[in-house]
Amino acid sequence: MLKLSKKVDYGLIALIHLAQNSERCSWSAREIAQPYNIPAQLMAKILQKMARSGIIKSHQGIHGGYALGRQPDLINVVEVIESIEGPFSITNCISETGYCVQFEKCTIKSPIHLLNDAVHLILKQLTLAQMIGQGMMQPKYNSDNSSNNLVTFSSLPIA
Amino acid sequence: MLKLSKKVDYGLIALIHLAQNSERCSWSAREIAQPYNIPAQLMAKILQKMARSGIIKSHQGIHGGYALGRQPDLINVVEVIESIEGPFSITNCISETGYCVQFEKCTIKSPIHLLNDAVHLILKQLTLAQMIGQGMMQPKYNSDNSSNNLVTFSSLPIA
DNA sequence: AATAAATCGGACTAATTTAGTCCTATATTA
DNA sequence: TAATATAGGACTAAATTAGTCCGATTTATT
Repeated sequence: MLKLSKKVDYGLIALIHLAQNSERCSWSAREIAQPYNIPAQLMAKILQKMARSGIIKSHQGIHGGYALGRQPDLINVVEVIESIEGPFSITNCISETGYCVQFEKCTIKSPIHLLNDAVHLILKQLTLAQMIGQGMMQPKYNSDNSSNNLVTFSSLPIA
Repeated sequence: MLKLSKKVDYGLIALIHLAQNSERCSWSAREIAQPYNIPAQLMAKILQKMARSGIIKSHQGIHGGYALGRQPDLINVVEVIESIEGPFSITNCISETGYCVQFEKCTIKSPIHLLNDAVHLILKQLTLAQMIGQGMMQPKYNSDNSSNNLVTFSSLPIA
């Protein structure tokens, strides 16, 4: 149910590592993975994908490794997800090439699209810079008093 | 990646069906499932779960079936998800009883919590009434011009 | 009272997705 | 030329999701 995959978690951890340790301009997959108990080969795969999309840059060879490809404020979470897992969508029927048996009579297409766009926007607006800036702060969101909150579903522009 | 499960899709379709056909106060699982090509037994399971949480009410027996348990504006998407799949969370380390190898050194706990709360809020603010109201309208969200948009990640209150 | 059609709910299997490994090739530097 | 990286495809294992089966109970109708 709407879970972030471990690969994306690992990708974000790697990016934060690179951002917070930018004095060294080359970190190997193994070096990034080790302190967080992440399998090194899996981390390597994830880094390769992020490198292909330009989020990070790689160099090969004996002292090769990875560094950020852009400023932390120019890297957002949607990009990270999409570089690792392909096009973002909250449901299969939005970006899917495949066939959905419910499609013709489906009554939730429109609301699901709205949800998709709302979640997409939130992910797009969260940058690596913000994630670092937050550090270890705990969010204190009072879910029983949502009327005071600026983020509302209905504020999403609907045609 | 952050996908809504088919069960939740089916649950939402069922709720919209009940809301839009409330002149009849009892629809069986089979009757609800059939027009949307959803397996009837699976739909039955989903309806049972929503009934247990009070979103819909059931009555047994030969002319038994289901009806909404509340007004459509008092039913939101988080409730539906949670009734079908248990406590909502965008990641395993938030509500998990299990163990996460990264936990101690994890650098993304705080940002992920924020994301979790933001998505939770969006889902909570989308009601069945809104989903019906939208009908078949297409959302036209311009993702290249997000600065004009009221929904911002940074507007989420952080302690 | 018997029957038919429904919910209830646990146990199970099948299918799909996610996580992780293995192996070979290539690049780079000492 | 040897050591240590990335690149990337193929594969296996694990976990989750989707769907089925079955026996029990409830209730309206005949």
